[in-house]
Amino acid sequence: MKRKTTRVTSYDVAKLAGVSQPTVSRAFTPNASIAKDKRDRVLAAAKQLHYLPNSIAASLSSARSNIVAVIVGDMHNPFYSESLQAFINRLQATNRQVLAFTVEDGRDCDAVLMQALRYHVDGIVVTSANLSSDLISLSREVGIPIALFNRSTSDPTLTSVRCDSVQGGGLLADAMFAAGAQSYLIVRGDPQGSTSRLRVKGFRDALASFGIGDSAITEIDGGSSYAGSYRAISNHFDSPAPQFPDAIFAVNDIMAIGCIDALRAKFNIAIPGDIMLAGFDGIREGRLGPYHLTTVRQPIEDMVTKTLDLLGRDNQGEKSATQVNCVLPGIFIPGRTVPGLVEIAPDKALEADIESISGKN
Amino acid sequence: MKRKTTRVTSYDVAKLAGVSQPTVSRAFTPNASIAKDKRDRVLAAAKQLHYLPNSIAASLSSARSNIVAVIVGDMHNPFYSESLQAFINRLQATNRQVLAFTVEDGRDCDAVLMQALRYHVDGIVVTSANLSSDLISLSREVGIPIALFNRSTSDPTLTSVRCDSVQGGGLLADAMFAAGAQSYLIVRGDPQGSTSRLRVKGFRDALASFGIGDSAITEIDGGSSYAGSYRAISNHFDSPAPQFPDAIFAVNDIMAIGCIDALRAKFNIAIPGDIMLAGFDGIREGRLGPYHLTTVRQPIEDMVTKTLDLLGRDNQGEKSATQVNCVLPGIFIPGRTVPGLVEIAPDKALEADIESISGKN
DNA sequence: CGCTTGTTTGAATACGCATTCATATAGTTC
DNA sequence: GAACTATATGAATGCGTATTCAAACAAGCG
Repeated sequence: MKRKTTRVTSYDVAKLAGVSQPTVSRAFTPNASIAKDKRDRVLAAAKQLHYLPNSIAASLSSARSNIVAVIVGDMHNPFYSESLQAFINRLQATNRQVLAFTVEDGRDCDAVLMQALRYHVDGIVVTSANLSSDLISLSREVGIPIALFNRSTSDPTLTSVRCDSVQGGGLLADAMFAAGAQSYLIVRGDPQGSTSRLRVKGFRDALASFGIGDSAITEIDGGSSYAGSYRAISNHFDSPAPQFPDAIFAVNDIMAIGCIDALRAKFNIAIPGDIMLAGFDGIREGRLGPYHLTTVRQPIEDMVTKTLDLLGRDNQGEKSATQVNCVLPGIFIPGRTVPGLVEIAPDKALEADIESISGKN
Repeated sequence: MKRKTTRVTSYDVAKLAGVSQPTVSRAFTPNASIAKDKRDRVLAAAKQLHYLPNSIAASLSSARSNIVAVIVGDMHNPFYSESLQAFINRLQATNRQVLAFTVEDGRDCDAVLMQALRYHVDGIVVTSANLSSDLISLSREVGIPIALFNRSTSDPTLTSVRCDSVQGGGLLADAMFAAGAQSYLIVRGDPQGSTSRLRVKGFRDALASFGIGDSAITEIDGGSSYAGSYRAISNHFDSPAPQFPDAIFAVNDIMAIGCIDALRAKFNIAIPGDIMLAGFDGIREGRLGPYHLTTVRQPIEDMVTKTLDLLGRDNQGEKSATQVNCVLPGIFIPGRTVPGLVEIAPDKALEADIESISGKN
């Protein structure tokens, strides 16, 4: 005997409350024109029947789904999983839902983006992934706004929000030069992405302004991952006559951590004793005891807020041509991998670090 | 001049292809009864018009949304963010979408669950969060299956998938006892959750079988987080005459890492030289160079597969009373925080560790 | 050839809500 | 009390697809 799960609809509630279906709809709509007593009556009836408004149906008839798609490229980099987390929190707080997608390393996210478009989401956030221009124009055609997060635009007509890589790179160069570094090793990231390139540019520009010439700077390819930079460092110092720098700049934290692990485990190099080192991003892992990474933190919360803001504005349809490229400054975080930094109240800092990592089962 | 973004519908495609709307629908439905030439004609027309089937509308009329909600309780514990990642990957591979939610620490997830129910998702996965029995019965009423992930059931009628905490705890006790530990310190987790309790039980039971009495075992409360266990360890060893154990068992990896950082930074205690230590979960952070944590890994992939399997089965409606409590065994991972373990090919292991952490920008 | 079985197809409809529009009621003003 | 304005309400309709259902058609068989 299969019980047909007939769902409770707004009509059922309407009947019980002695009103029409639209009235039920209005009772659940903020700022709707409805008398207080009716609303109460409807809500009571709804509660009695365990009525749950069907958001899918609402989406269909109102043409807004209250869903935002977030496409995350590299879930292995904690920065992006932290970002996803921030998006979920922020959207949830504003009564919207997150449709989460991931994209395999390197592969473009067209298929995934297509899925998102099919659900007629209110907007799409793309993080660390490559999208084809076909899909971009398709999304325009369909009227679903896209925003790039921490990704500068190959297509400048796309809305994007990111951290100022050039400025951030400069901050780190400042700190290292001030700490006395005369020779530098740069561990690059993804050669495709502009992020790595800009960070390196900012870093080198600042060094140049201090009179550090190219001959004092070496660059190696770190593959943009923990494993990649671990290997890159290993290869570098295993080579016959390796350059032995005063300072290392890894273009992101997860790579910086890979460098530290390799330097310590394979070459017994002390940090910052033998070599000073810095990363970029401000991920939680960087604040763990063994690292205490000096880095530049991307203002994730602000970036997320800004991204959703732009996405929403686009959505208002006022002028959908309003593409904005928003760049927020990075925040210098003094750690213990660059010597001589005045840590802000060491004890407090540690305490703060501990809290910031947190984690509860 | 506001251009009305009139979307391309199946009717438009039908007209262009010279068929009826249902035929268009069938063209996009696998195994549908449709002639090959018609399907081709429809698909061609669809491509020409940039037609994207509206999944929202499909959900409404077919009563299946192809969306699974995943509610994550503690995003600060990397185990759960890894789990979310695994769910996203798995569901995406089977052409389903993930509606992702987070729940504040400790708060029950009723509000969030309600949101999920409203979207008439095909199923809901709840991870590390407390749900009220009201909501459970509501979900039953609405016919949306719920599965608990890594959470044993207070309500035994709920489907759940978890790792065998008792067995896993036993494995760690085996290893530590074999390494010569005679006295133990246990850092407990969330007193509400059964996970911590069961892991401790398995650990103590095994010790008891080796003749280790209660007098040789101390338990302290680690608050279930990095910060909590860091402080717990600090307080313990700061006390006037602290018990100085041979071994420490932290009920999860993130706590174990907190313990290690505190022991090293504040008490200059070497691991495993002075004290051996183990965690539980198998998170990526545990494999970083400075830790190399000995632990028990939860088989996330299998657990995810199993969870979705059960969720789907429930969905078939055959017998929705088929609640299953699935328990998968944990896998012992020898690390360097318990001495004397035969690491499986040290070089290979390191290499594998490096790869497993990865991360690409 | 008449009949059955099986495959395609289109007309009609359901899905559950939001929205438009016209009507009805209450509230104001002179 | 007439003439308005503001507010509440319900009837009707639309959103874009999947799913009956019955009709049309082809094929197989005695």
